[in-house]
Formats: sequence, C-alpha cells, structure tokens
Amino acid sequence: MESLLSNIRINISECLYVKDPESSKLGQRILSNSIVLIDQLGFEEFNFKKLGQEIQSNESSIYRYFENKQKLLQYLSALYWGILEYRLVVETTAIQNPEERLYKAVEIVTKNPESISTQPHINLNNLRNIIIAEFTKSYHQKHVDEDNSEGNFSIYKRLVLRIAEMIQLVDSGFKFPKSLASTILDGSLHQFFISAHFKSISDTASNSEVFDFFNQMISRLLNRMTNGSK
Amino acid sequence: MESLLSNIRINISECLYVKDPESSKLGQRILSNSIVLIDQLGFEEFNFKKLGQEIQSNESSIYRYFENKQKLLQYLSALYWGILEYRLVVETTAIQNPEERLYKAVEIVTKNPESISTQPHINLNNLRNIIIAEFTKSYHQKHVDEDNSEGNFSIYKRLVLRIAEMIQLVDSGFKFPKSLASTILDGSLHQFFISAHFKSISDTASNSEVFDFFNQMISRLLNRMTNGSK
DNA sequence: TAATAATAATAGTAATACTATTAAATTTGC
DNA sequence: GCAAATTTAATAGTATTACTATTATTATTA
Repeated sequence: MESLLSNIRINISECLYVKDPESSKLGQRILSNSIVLIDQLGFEEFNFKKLGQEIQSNESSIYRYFENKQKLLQYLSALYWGILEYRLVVETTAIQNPEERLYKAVEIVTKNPESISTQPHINLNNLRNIIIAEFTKSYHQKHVDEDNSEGNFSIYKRLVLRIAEMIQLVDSGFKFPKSLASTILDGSLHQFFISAHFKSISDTASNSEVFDFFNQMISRLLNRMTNGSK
Repeated sequence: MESLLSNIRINISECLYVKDPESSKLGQRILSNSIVLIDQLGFEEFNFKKLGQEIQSNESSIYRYFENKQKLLQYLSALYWGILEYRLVVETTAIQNPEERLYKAVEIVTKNPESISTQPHINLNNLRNIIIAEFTKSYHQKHVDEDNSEGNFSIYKRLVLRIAEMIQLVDSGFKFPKSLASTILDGSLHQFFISAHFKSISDTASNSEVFDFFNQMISRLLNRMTNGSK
C-alpha cells in the first residue's frame, strides 16, 4: 500500500534545470549529493567538478542537468520552499480559526522541518542548513530580475503570499501583511544564522525560541478578531 | 572654521585592510571608485583588475591595500554601519524620553542616510545600494567565525546592541531585544531589496513606508513605560 | 642628495566555470 | 534480439579570475 505522501512531487519551474533531475538515477544522485556537499563546503567552495568526483560521475554530465551552480542553488531553494508550502497547506487548511491557523503556519516555517518521506534521497537537515547559509545568494545577484521573470522564485513568493493572506484573515486592518510575512520567513533564517555565528547579538539560542519570538511578534502586532487559543 | 563633523573618522578594524586606505590619495581613490563600481557591476562581476583600470592604476597596487575583494566588502560595510552608528549616537543621546529615542533610532536606520560631510569621497547613495544588495555576502561564507573573531563585524554588532539597549529602556520586560534590533536592521535591508525586485510580495513601495512598518512593529510589540509622543 | 618607501608594469600560476568532441554504455522501439 | 536513439563518460581545451613575485619607476623624507 502506498501512502498518499509518497506520490507527491514538488513542481519546480522548468527554467531551473536543463534536464529534470528527478527523471533519472544520475539526476537524483546529483540532487542528494549536491545537498550534502554544498552544506559541507559552502556554496563558494562547491563546484561541479567536486560534485562529479563525489557521485563517481563526470563534471560534464552534471551540466546536462543544470546550467550552472547558481541555477542548482535556485532549484534546491525552490525544492525547500515547496516542501514547506506543502506542509503549510496540508497542516493548516483544516484549521478553522484564523489565529490558530496563523500560529500553526509560523510554527511550520520557523521550526525544524520534519522529513516528509516523499523524497527519500533529499536530506532535509542538510537542505535546511543550505537555505539558512546560502538562500540569500540565490537572489542577491545582478540577474535577479531576469531570473524572477522566469519564475525561479515563484514558490517562495507564493509561500509569502499564503502567509500574508492568513495574516489578513486575522487582522484585515493590518497595513503590512506581505512585509510581515516576508519578515517572518527571512527573519527566521537570519535568526538561525545569528544564533549560530553572532551569539552576542542573539536572544534565541534554540529553535523554539525563534518560534517564540515570531509568534509573539504576530500576536502583539495584529488586532485579533476573536480571543483565540494560545 | 572647521565644522565638528569634518574631523570625525570611522575607526575600522585593522584586520580589514593591509594598508589603511584613508592614509593616501590612492587609497581614497580605491574606496570611492570601488563603491561606485561595485554598485554598478554587482559584487560578483567586480574585481580588482576592473577597479585598477577605473582608477588608472594597477591591480597589484590595490592588493597593497586590501587582501581581497571580500575584505574590501567587509571594510565598506563597516564604514556604512560606522556612519549609521555615528548618526545614531549624535542624534539620539540628547533625547531623554526612551520611546522618542527609539523612534528616532528606527528612523535613522530605516530611512535614507543623509550624507554627512566627513568623507566627501564616499558616495553614501552608492554605498547604501551596496549594503542592500551585498552586505549579506560579507558574512554568509565559510570563514564567518574566523572573520568574526578578528572583529570584522564589530561595528555592525555594536549598532545592534545599541538599539537593543534602547528597546530594553522602553520595555525592560521584553524578552527579545537583540533579536528585534537585528530584525529591524536586517529586515529593513530586506524590505528595500524586495520592494525593488519582488514587488508582488511587498507592501512598502517607498522608503518611508519601510519606516512605518518597523515603527509600528516596535510600538505594538513593546509595552511602553509611559504614553510617549508620536 | 641619498635612502626609503610607495606605486606601476609585467609576467606568471593555479583554479574555476565552463564548452566541444568523441567514445562508450544504456535504453527503447519494433 | 537488434538497430537506432539517447544518455553518460572521458578527454581536452579556453577564457577568466584571483591572486603572487619581481623589478623598475617615481615620490617622499631625513
């Protein structure tokens, strides 16, 4: 019996790859090993030659899947946000109370993602590390606008909009739902980075404290419609 | 008559340069032109060869001032945060009311910096663009911890702590003053980037709206001691 | 004016981020 | 089960980058 989850696939913009890496064994090895290797080496030190050695394959073969390592990073980012979006939808749509729903959403995006078994070759822990350390580099570059118009960041933006919508359902008068949503997403990554590397300016030693911070932020920032739970 | 301001110099960690660029004409040309050139080309496309051509000098001469372009970016970042810190101190210390003081602080860090005349060879507009687009790259790399222990980010961190202190003076019971301070600094840069490139997820079209967002954030997040101004 | 320091010019190196070509292996259609 | 088509591997090569080293030239200062 197959579980529902194992049939799910994150739909990623075709602009992000030359050949769909999920369509072959080699492609899947490229994905799973690049995630480990980028986490290990950092994005700057990572390259396709090293990845080729790692998967006992050739540099040039990897270029048949990804145009360059920048696109690979954008692909991996889309994958991560896609997994988060999936969890967000599955775990929040049944919740009727807008506040409770938003609470759950903030929990999902700020706490550690539990592995979903859809893609067993994807190590979510490594992937999350990559997002914290490298996601910013996927769009902080001169070609952002071009990449953006190709849809390379659409999953991320859709996730922001979903959360913004939830915010507005809690407080329709709040003037900055999108700004707040993107502040939560980006800000939580930033807090994780800071608590790992700049401890002197961090209040959030643990994962759950990052959640506490942003949860407190939304609950104090928004005028609730009801006196909801938590 | 010399103004007070023109005697001020931002004190930048010696680890960030080989030879102090403020100590010679060539060094100053390196600074002023690198700021323009990095803004123009983006950090990835920028290199010392191109900068050398720009200032009618030689690549190898630039290496006598900066170890590499990464360090130059960290230097420029320190310079920017130093200028902001200077303004923050000058413009807030006289303010007695903690809320008013914090309000002013948020204004300074989220609104456009007016040029201070201390360093006429520094184009603050270009520098600010660089910070918005590239600051994240100055610390998102494998050597963060090493660079951090050398003090390369100390001005930035000190600025966060100053704001955190102001937050605590407004609400001593608030649990996350440092997280909030760094969220304001990092978050405002993020909002500027987003409103320039990802308009669909932005509520803040103008500079002043970014200020409004973060100002509302602190005023709703903190339990005020008094019913202060604004 | 001699000594010292700063700068410019030139050359060179190892690594990177690719591209092109061809050969070998694998898959697929009939 | 074989031919055709596709995919992958191996090799080689290129332009650029991020430097380093060396020496010559110029400017500064004692």
